[in-house]
Amino acid sequence: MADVVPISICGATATGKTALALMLAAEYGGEIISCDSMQIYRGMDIGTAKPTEAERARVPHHMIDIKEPTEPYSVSDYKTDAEAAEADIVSRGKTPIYCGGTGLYLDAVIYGNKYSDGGGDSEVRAELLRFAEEHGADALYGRLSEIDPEAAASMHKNNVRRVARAIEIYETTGKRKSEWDAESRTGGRRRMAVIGLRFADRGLHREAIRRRCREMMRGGLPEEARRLYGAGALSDGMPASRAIAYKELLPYLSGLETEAEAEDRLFYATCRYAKRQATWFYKKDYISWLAVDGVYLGEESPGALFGRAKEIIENDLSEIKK
RNA sequence: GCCUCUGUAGCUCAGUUGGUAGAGCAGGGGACUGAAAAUCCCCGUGUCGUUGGUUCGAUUCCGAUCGGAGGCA
Repeated sequence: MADVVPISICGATATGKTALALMLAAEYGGEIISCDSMQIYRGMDIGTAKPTEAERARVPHHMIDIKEPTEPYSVSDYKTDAEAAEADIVSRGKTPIYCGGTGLYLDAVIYGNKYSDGGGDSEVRAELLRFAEEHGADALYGRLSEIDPEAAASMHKNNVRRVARAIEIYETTGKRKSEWDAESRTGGRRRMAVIGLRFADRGLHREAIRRRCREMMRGGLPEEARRLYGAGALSDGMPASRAIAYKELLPYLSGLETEAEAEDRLFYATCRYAKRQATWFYKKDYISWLAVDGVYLGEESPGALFGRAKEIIENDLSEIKK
């Protein structure tokens, strides 16, 4: 395992990560590890833009379809499972290629071991959330301020979820979140060649998203949503109910909106998501960026982009070896 | 033809007992270490349809006019 350095393709939605990852897999004899919090779930295919059957037959994929849409899953699960998949790939002499847009998951793989031993107790967390509902976000925040002022200062008091988690960490491990954080960062990051795909022109990116939404709507997304809805997978609180694609279609499925309105809703939600992804990724110093505008416009061939990606990877690899 | 309602931010609308206006959505920016496609924070000047009048002052009152919706004929 010592000499294998994993590759990673990340970036916002609809930038062409899947296509590039497939080409790289062919070039380097790699297998793909999906880095996507929603492709984990079975039955959510069109809405999460999963690689097709054909693509998956061509290159082995991991971390796709491993859970039912009703099962909870989290970063720490991901880190554990992805690392197992990675070890398996390496043991067979192949190169692991991470591919996906869930930045937190990628971070978990790249950085230390915080996630696997940082404590986690959903009961405790639920209790804290109940407390917040009863006494207000300020009261919960007040509790954190006493336990861990440093962590409290780093988050907004209205972000109940994060405030609760910080308290949970202390209650379950006896150590403060701020301490955990400091430790997890001192370990440094692991060796990996990371490429980020992005549109230089925001307007073009929106166009690409628009096109994808239309394709999804025509490609059977409404039926898929109806199926999941019928199976109870989209009820409140279900992990899968958070995905962008299905909840946006609910008004349409119940006859309150037109198909065009549903598509718009999907489009806007996806654009906002893409923005959040961009904000997250853009400040990561481990990413080498590649603009995909040319490929989208047909001015650059996918092969040419692939060439640029390869160059970056070779460069990264040789630098990592030093 | 007459009557009523309506015209305010890109969209849907609120509001000002007369002192030039604010929500939601859309949009922009940001945060993010066990729900992350989640969660959270910050950002609102727009000829208040046009045009006259009353007034110290009108988007707000009155008249006319143009556009939209409905009702009676």
